[in-house]
Amino acid sequence: MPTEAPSPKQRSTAARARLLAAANELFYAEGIRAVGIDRVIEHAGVAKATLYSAFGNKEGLVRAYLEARHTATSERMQQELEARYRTPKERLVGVFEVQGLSFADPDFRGCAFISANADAPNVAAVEEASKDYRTWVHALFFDLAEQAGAKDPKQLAQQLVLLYDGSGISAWLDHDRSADNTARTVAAALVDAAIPDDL
Amino acid sequence: MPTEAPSPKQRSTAARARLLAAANELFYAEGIRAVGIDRVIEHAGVAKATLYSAFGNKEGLVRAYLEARHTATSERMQQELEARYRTPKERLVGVFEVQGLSFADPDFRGCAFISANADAPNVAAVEEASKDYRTWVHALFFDLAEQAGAKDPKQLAQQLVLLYDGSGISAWLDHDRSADNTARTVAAALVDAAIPDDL
DNA sequence: CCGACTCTAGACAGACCGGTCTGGTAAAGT
DNA sequence: ACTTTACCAGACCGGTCTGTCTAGAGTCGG
Repeated sequence: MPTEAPSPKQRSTAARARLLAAANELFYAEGIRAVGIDRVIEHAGVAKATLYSAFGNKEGLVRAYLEARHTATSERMQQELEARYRTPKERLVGVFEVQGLSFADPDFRGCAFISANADAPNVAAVEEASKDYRTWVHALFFDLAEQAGAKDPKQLAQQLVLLYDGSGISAWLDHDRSADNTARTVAAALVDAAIPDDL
Repeated sequence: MPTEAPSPKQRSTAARARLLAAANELFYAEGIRAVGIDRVIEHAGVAKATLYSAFGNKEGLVRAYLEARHTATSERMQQELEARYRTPKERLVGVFEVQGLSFADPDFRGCAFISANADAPNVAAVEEASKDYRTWVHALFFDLAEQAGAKDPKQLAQQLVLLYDGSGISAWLDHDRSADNTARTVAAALVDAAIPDDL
């Protein structure tokens, strides 16, 4: 029994969205290899053929899952940064506070792209989506560092990326809820040291 | 054709060692779930029954694989630190240089424990071995920080763990060979700031 | 009212998985 | 010389995986 009326003229969008939501929940919680197609379609309340007509094969679903996660993450980061902080310098440190929001989610299970690379290596969809995601992470810090007038924005960005990844690992594997705090403290010191405050 | 004479009175040690070596290569390179038992025994040149009599089941092999990796990593770290540096303060930063040695290995594929947690979650052997490994990582930094006379050794250790993990992630996912360098630079600054140099 | 379309439900095929079991070989211990 | 032990080779079992295919139900435009 599907939820509500399936609504007409939606073509594949409705089923596609539910499949994507199911894939997101299951893949993120249990891993890509560990979750079979049958689990996904059952959780989505959708027929198998619908999945294959919408995504081609499992790899297509994995690609869509990772791309959706990428856009959701980057959009949320951008919105939260704009809403919470004003200057690039503040936002550079604020990234870690926004990151910490996801740590508080009881369903947090670490970075989806790190996990995907570990449990489905040598899969084109994973490699490509991860490459895009990593590019975004670096650009996020680099652009802010540049806007903030850092002396060496590339170096500062690399340093902050280390903290960003490390914070996610500690929050995940060590169940350390204060990992974002630790990262933020160090980040603030690095930012202060790298940016000449002329105000 | 086995290598050399199988040698007598070795009981299960010879076959066990080859199984462990094969598991190490295959599991680390391709992931635990991705590698089947058949691949392992073929690579080790060993019969299936031998594997099951030596390790009980696949999970037993995984546990042994992770434990072996843990001891190899920690022993190498200890030896290199003792050989290269003298003071706890130097060793605190030197950890990142030793870590960088593994990044240079062409077979480097990131931290085995991070990968194992991603591709075989909810598996007791993985969870327990990872817990031990993470405890070791924290203790490594904490003990050195304490010996070096850090004002807040726990805090310093947590900060350095972030850099350690982050460095491994960047070296792996970004193929950034200078990740250890970046981490070392930041670590040196943190160590200098946290340890009152009274010499 | 009717074909075109989209969906569901589920059988099915082929591959691969972990794990067990049988049979044969060769050396060690007594 | 006989038994025991350790190992190899591989058939085999039940289960699960991805992906295809068939059959039917509901909905749309014309």
